[in-house]
Amino acid sequence: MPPSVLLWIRQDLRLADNPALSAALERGSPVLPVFVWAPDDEEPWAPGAASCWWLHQSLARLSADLVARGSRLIIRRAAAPAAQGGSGTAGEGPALDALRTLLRDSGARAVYWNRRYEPALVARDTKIKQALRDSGIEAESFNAALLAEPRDVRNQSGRPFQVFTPFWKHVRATLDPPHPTPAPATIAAPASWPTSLALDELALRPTIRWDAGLAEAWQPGERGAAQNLERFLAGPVRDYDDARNVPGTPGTSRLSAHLHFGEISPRQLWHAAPEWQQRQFVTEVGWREFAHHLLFHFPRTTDEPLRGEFLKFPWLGDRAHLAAWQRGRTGVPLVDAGMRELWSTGWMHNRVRMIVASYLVKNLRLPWQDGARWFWDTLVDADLASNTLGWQWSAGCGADAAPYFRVFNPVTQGVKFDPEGAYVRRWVPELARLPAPLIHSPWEADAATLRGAGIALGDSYPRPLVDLKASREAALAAYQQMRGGAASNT
DNA sequence: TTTTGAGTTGTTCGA
DNA sequence: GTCGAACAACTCAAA
Repeated sequence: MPPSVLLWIRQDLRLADNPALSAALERGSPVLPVFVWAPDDEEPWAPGAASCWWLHQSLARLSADLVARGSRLIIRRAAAPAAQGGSGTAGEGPALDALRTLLRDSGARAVYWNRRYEPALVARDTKIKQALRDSGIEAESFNAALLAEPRDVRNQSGRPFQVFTPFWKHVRATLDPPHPTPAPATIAAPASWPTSLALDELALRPTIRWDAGLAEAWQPGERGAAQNLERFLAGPVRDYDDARNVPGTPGTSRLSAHLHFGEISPRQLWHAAPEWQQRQFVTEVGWREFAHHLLFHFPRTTDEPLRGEFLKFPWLGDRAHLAAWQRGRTGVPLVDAGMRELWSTGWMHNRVRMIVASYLVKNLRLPWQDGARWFWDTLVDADLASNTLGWQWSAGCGADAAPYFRVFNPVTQGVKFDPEGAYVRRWVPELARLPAPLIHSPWEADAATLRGAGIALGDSYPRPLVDLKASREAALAAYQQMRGGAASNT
């Protein structure tokens, strides 16, 4: 039997349209699928608690899908990084060490994987590929996650795009994504299997069982992804342009986490629906591409504003305000509803994400990095590229950013997109008996109305942390101050 | 080469 | 009540 090829599975948890798997099968060698848990390699952006929950579920599904095809999923854990200044032989890095051990144990002579684009992993994987090749191992990487490779997309002056519309126009014009391949019926197994950890040994699930809401809301894995796409194409996609803006209704695709973990690919989406149906939806896929493009070309933007003048922005630092925002206790119903939906389900409707982000960075004037970090820990679809783009956009310091004067008014937005208050009633039940439209601004209700709805402001539901009008004006003034400071420097 | 127009997601104010 | 203007600064691509 010829030597096996290691299929290094990372964030490509699917069997259909998987280029590394297809290439391994075409070789005609046995395939040895392996997942190496190496969160330290992703610091300071190692997967958060909600992501780990999803990963556990998805790995379990993938493992079962592999077994059904005569294969298996081998699970390994990379050793923690060596203590600083420690003695002994310096490893080449925990992930590479784990791969080398497997190569030795299995006699495999090749490693195939699908690429990731986070800065820390690009650096790591480049080193691993070189090191493997230097020792005579065939090492090949493939594109499974994006329609276009970030390194290939440049404007006419050879620089990366910083505006979405020209970026997407360029990508679309040069795009001809191959049709996705179906999942293979069988996967050739090696003569013997190396040892594997049990999935539970990775300890990805929470020790305190806060994950009931997640389990109720989601079905991680390739099949769950396909079912969500099917549901979306059967209805919501038809009215996507308008319905996607209404929180609390299933008008969006809910595919973000499936995409993040590679349970479904943008190529599959591209080819899934007739052109006339999918125009706006595919533009959203384009934003995902743009986010990866920006992260690849501007790797520091996970922590620093793309537009340097924002380093001078006068943020405030009220930790009590941050905590109230995180827990959905700001006193602004739509904001609190969104933050509670996030805490409960690991997901938040996209329009509400914009609203809670605007509230944090403009009304509370807390640094966008604080919001990005909270989303990172709590979202099941936490994606470094999309999260970074979204927060920088909201703060006005990123590419194609919202103009500084664009401050969402959560009351106006609520009246517009949640006119009956259904979304707020669902996630902030203590307000459920307030009539619309007062449900979006309970502080404007008179005493009798509040009493009738069983609400004691400041007790059963908080008074607003800040005055919306005054904090908006203070934010605009802060931007003026930042601009003024910039001008005086030149 | 230089100029010009356009660019995801909003709010407020005054006519 | 409706409507248009104002609210920056900068990138990119087409003319």
